[in-house]
Amino acid sequence: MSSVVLEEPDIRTGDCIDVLKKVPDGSVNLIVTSPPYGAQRKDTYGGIPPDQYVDWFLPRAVEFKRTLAADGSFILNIKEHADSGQRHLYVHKLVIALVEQQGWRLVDEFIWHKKNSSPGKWPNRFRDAWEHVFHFTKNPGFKFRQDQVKIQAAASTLNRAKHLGVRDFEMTAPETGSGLKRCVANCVGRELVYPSNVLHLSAETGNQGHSAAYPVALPEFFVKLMSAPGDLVMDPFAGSGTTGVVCRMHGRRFLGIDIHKENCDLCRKRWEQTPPSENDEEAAGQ
Amino acid sequence: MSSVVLEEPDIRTGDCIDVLKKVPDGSVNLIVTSPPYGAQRKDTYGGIPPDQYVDWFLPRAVEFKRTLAADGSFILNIKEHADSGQRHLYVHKLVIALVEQQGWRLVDEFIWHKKNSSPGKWPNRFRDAWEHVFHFTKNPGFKFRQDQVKIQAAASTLNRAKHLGVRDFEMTAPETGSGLKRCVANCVGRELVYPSNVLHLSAETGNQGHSAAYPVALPEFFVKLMSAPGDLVMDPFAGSGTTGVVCRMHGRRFLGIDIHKENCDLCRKRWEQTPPSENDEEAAGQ
DNA sequence: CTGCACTATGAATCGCTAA
DNA sequence: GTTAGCGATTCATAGTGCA
Repeated sequence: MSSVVLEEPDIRTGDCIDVLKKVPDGSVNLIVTSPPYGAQRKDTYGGIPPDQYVDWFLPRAVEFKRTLAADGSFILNIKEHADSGQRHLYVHKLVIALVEQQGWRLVDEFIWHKKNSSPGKWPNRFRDAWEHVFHFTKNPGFKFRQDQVKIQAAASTLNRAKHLGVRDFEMTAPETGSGLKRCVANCVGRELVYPSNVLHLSAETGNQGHSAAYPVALPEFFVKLMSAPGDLVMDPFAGSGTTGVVCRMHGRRFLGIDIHKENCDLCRKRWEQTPPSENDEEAAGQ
Repeated sequence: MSSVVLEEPDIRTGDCIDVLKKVPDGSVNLIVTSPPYGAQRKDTYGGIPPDQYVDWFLPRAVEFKRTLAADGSFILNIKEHADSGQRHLYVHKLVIALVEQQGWRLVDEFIWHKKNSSPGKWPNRFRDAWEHVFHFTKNPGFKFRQDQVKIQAAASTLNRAKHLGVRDFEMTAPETGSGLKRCVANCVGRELVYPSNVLHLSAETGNQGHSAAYPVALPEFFVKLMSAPGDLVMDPFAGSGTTGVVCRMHGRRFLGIDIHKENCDLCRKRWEQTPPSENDEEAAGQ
């Protein structure tokens, strides 16, 4: 029950390339972000044209790397869009540039499987139901607390838990909107297994006017996995502040940056509306 | 019930870059293949080093493009491996080169979610449970018969949804027949639904001694979707001949190429052991 | 037909040791 | 230092058979 004393969230308005200039080297423990995608969202972000995307992103990533702690991670959620029947290549090019030009280590690529992706039928493609989530680090060693993100096993595996009644499992069912189970204390000892690098999460609905749907469970997974209570988590494209919500839920400090004042206001509002973490859940996870 | 008269499979031993020289322009309707991955399989393929992978692949892709019909598709299943804590980049580089140097159109990227991925627990990553499946074409127009791959909600699926709790909606359930899986929740109340670009398949068991597990359901999906009965399907890295098996099952002609005579023998054997298509299933699919 | 028990197996990765 | 080779280790799931 060692409560972490939470400061107010640090929400700053501006382009992260400028704002981060004032952030000290190595002071950020984890970066989790979903940057503006290609040119689709012109109204919201100004629309970075696909052929300028890498050049736009790279100087910002320099600041990300500088401000990130030696054992920190950079989680990048992104998806190339289709245009004239083809997928753009800027995501592939960005990954290569981050590794080869900036020295990031590409540890792994997670797949976010969006279970309830928007319906629709096109003559030349199916519904797009996934997005990239790249895991970059600065060094071979980084925080990776696997026991914090165990999930419930599939039914076939649960045969081993036959002693337990079905109702027990229903009681530990995931919260609405979260495909990843909250590993609270009463789940421990049941059938919890390690996840793989494919994350099955529903895209969130009702995202408070922000244009990019970003379910709480996505940053939650990485915040729990790659940071500890009291750590500083940064989202340079904070949007509606979902990463910040997760930070408040789990006792992390939050630095959110967004170029639009309206988004920054929304970040603060959602932080206020989120109940802070009451106990040190990390101990229970062990 | 219009049976397609099937020729014997055309299995040729050699490097596809040489063998394809004798194949006429535009004579192949669909290419489905899983090339040798990075340097892992030295015994089987000679092990292409990651830093030479793109240069090794590109001249072969030239032949793929030349022999492919104008409305054909090229399906490429591949996965970069991890090495010293990092994922290699040759897959990203290959995709860019295929598009920008050779003029392929990258229509979409499917994700093959391997439900039974290889075991292991490491300090810095989770189990790898997915592979890329890239869809390339030569032109904007291509065969895309979506109704052939609609997914049925199995009766057992609906029953289970009734009997079990919320947790069951997190899982996927088997489709009757092809082995494609679907999220239960999306199936409730519907008989046939279109799939998304995330394919949930288990890796195959008992793959007859070949090193690469390539489940029948994977090429089957693309053969049904992107070719018609009587079409010629080509696999330039045929391996154990799983693509050929699918061709016999669905009344397609097959051109299989492999550098190892043992694999070619295996391809023929598996073709022989596969019951040919008896009826024109295409009509039923509508 | 359901439910349960048991078993087989999957394109792997890390880290150490030797050259 | 640097690389290459090899061994030890890892676990969720599907599938099958039987009560």
